[in-house]
This record gives sequence, C-alpha cells and structure tokens, in this order.
Amino acid sequence: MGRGKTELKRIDSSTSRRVTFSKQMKCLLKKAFVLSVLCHVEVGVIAFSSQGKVYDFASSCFFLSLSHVLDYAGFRG
Amino acid sequence: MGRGKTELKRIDSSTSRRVTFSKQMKCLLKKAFVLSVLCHVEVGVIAFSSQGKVYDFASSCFFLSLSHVLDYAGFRG
DNA sequence: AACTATTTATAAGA
DNA sequence: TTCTTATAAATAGTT
Repeated sequence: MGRGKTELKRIDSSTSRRVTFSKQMKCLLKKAFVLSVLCHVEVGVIAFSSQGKVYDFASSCFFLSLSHVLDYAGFRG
Repeated sequence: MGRGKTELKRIDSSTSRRVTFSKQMKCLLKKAFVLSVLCHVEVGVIAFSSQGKVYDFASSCFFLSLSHVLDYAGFRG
C-alpha cells in the first residue's frame, strides 16, 4: 500500500524493515481485535520481532495469552 | 472501511456476520503472511469461527501449526 | 459472488 | 525522525 506497490520479499534495509514491522504489526493487531468484536469470534495473533520482542493479541481468556500458551507448550527457546 | 463507517460492536445479523468474518479473516491471514515475508519475522494467527472451524496461519515450522500447538497444550475442548 | 464508493493502511516524502 | 500525503488495499453495502 502507499506510494507504489511493493515486492513481496524481505525488505533489505534493516531500518525500513523495523519501521514497516512496527506499522504493520500495529494494524494487524487492530484488525484481529476488530474482527473478534464484529464477528464475535475467538482470535489470537502472535509475532516475534527480530529483536525477540513479543507482540500479541488474544480475544479472550480462552487463549489466556498466546505467548503464555507457547511458553506452556515449550515452544519458545 | 467500505460504504460508511461501522460501529465497533457485534454484527447482529448472523448472515452479515458470517460474510464479514469470511472477508476479514481472509485479509487478516494475508496481512500476517505479508508481514512475515517483508519483515522476516515469525507470525502466527489463529481463529475459531462460530461454527467451530479453525482458520490459521503460521510463518514457519517454528510454530508447527498454532492449532496443533493449542491441541498439544490442551487448550481446545 | 461481483461491483464500487468509501474507509483504512501505508510507502515515500517532507 | 515524526508528520504528511499520494496511492494501494480492504471492505460495507449494493447488484
């Protein structure tokens, strides 16, 4: 989106990649939230940035927190 | 988006709710995929429709499949 | 299940 | 860099 289509490939510049991640991650979480409300469904999103920071959204306590689920299941580190 | 802003509340009509879910879910999964490629990060999305159907995306085998992770962790049914 | 007017997201630019 | 803006993408209501 924005000024000109972009290729579907890893962004080379680490600075651009971080900026894009920050912007798109925010919107992804928002969209998951909106979807869960409008359609009354359970939605969970989780992502790990290259810095190892976790970003997540879970629509209800059913998921507790997806990151916690992953911890519980031993799927991180 | 679309013709007129919508309220951030559950869509009453079950038909509209299903149509909206189908449309938005598709885009949510696409956005997660695009984010994972552009920014080279691990992303996972999972949702359960009111019909109990699972929709998910996982950027790599690190997640295996989020739905499998949840099964493994005993977080479904 | 396609279309389209409008909103939302965002890539570049300032 | 934080804000702006032109453009792409998503989408609500319509056909």
